[in-house]
Amino acid sequence: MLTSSQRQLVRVISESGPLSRTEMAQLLGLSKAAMSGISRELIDLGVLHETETVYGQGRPSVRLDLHPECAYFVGISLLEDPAPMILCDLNGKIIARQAMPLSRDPNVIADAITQGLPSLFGTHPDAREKLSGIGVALSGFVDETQSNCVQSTLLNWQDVPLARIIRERSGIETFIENDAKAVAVSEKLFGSAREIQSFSVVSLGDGIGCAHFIDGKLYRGKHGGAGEIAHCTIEPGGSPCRCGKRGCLDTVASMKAIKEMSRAEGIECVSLSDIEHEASTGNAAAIRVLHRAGSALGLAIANLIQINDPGMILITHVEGSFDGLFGTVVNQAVETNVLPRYAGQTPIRIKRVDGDVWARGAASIAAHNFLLGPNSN
Amino acid sequence: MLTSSQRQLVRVISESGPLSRTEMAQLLGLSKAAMSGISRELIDLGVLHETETVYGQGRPSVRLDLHPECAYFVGISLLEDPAPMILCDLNGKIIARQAMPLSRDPNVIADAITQGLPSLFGTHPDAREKLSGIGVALSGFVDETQSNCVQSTLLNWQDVPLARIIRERSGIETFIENDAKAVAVSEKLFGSAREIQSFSVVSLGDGIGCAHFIDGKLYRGKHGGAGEIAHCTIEPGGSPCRCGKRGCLDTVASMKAIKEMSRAEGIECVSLSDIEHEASTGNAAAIRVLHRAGSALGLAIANLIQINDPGMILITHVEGSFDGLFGTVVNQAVETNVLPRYAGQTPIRIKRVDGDVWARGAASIAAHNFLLGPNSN
DNA sequence: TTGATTTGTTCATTTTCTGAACTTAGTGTC
DNA sequence: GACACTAAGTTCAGAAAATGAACAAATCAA
Repeated sequence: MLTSSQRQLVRVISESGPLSRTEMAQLLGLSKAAMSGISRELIDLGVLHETETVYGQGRPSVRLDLHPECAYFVGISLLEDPAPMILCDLNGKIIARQAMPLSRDPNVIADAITQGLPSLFGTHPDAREKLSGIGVALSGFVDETQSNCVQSTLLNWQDVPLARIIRERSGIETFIENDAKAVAVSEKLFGSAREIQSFSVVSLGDGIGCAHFIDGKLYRGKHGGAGEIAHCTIEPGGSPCRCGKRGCLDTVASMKAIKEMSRAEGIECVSLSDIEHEASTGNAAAIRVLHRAGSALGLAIANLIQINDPGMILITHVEGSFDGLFGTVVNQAVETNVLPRYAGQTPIRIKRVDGDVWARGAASIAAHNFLLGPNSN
Repeated sequence: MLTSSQRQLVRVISESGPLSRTEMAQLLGLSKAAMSGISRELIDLGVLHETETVYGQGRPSVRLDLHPECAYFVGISLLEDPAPMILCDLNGKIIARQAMPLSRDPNVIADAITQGLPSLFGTHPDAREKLSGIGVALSGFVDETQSNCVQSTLLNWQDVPLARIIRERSGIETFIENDAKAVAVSEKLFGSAREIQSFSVVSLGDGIGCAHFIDGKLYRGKHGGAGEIAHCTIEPGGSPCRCGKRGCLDTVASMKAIKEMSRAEGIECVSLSDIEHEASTGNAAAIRVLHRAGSALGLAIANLIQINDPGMILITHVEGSFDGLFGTVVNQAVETNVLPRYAGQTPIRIKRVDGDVWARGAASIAAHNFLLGPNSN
């Protein structure tokens, strides 16, 4: 375990990239003397290492960076079947990948993970020794200890202490997290939100997920429900949603909803690209569907911006591209529904992610706990 | 200035009320020995004092509480003309009250404040010596140093360093804050949100204001715009708003909008009560107006709950009551637009406030800086 | 080569917190 | 009413963490 000051140092490097000891001292408000000691400890622990030397006037400064191979993490996504299981380093680089059968029985999951570990480490014996934690991403509500799944509709769970079970079986520190929140953490740790203190991630897939970082910390909300944007009412009195109410964003803008609406309109489609293609050839129904979905998502994001004024919105999507009609409509809808003074002030980044998002997100939860400690201290 | 540990201690007492040294030690994770020292320092400084003795098994514990008369604060609201100016203690109790002419010239404001101070202290010479800060609440955007007004439409300001100007004229530590954010701070410090870490305040008046506390800290947003719920689009394509877009919450649910809509419907009204009265006698137009306004506000609050999952929503209102149709519709709209799983999970408190809200909010900004330091460390 | 400049280290000192023993002020029991 | 028992709060020596100032190191500029 790292001390509180070691953690602070690790945090600034994780946010800002390689820094010299003097720069870190200024950023943390500590003396150069303190910095000297703390960084030596971390170098001895193998967490930091010296990288490039920067020449200027006076003695050149030596930048310190996290040592990517100082710790390894396993990430598992319970959102797909078979469940992906990856091994990655402190940079989020995936070293090995395999899959395990998905189950709804936490004991079976714990066993599958434990049994899967040896082959995952197959060609990386050193990673085995430096394994510092397992992270699991799932669809549902997770408590603030990142140990218990309070409720998951998909897995049909209610108060399942999954992390504890896996920890007991495998003997390895384990944390679980909600899928969208895990993606937000991985973007903060490994991705494009490193230096941003407050941002929201909107993840577009079969469903719509969302999570917020606020002042450098993942914000869970009182009941772990911060970011449940999918069930914001966007079309009052609209189509019924599986949640029980009507007009939720999820019923109009999720990939599942877009495809269903398209099929209802008689459009043959398997993916978003199909519908985009139809729209580009002038199919009025396809255009209508994409307009409806895009406006809804754009309005929801605009509301999010108005309410939270984040430093960035990161939209991650698995399917298709954002260059088509859908993306254009989303952007337009955001602009027209945001206070004109703010229009264009909030960067909206689009990121196409691969099938590893959830597993990488899961691994980032373990990495986050290793680097910054539990409860994001 | 207090040390960091003294601040931590002051914070838990401010949040939890009187505590014994042992309780504080547990809450802060410090040793009893450390607690003993820190609390003695604060008692010597006059910030804390011993209150009641609690008998149980063993030696009775002595609860420590903030000493209300250890510091005094001046709060000024620039939202009304004449501008109220109050003097209050650490409990938010108003000791003296007066008014000063409102101006758009920051220098004139600073002079008016400086000249107004002596008479404000008239009968309270001791408060004069213990004056620890001035707070100013205004409508507009304030930067995170609580010194500069980045922009205010009402005052027609752009980058006005009001706090610095007042500080120079008066020689007293001064901070400024956005009106809604000031109210949120006063509720956290003096009001009904003391022990709640994450909550949002929705202040209903001529306009609609909103501010969030997240994990115990005021959240300003990247551009200071967190909480600009008034310009969330609630009725897409609805009436034009003075902000330039259409269908903003402000165009339907602010007191100003409600009254305007009512008058357009031919209802004679000066206050919300008049319209409520009309509605209660069966006036269909009045019912329609209140329904429209209430549904809009309820939907906006439901979106806020979905997005942020706060531990409480506090609705403050100056006019009328929430017992009538308007309040009922708001509550209904919140319930029907929130994920059914969450319905009723987020307490919604209604608080009728008097004309001192803004000035008291302003004073709380000064008190917050005295107790917890700048940047809410 | 010399001086200027800035990074990073060393070390004695100060500050802050801890652990353990101790004092204090009650309750409960016989 | 004496005595044990309990828990709060204090004291104090010592550990831990950070500081300030002096210094060593590494480069550039002249």
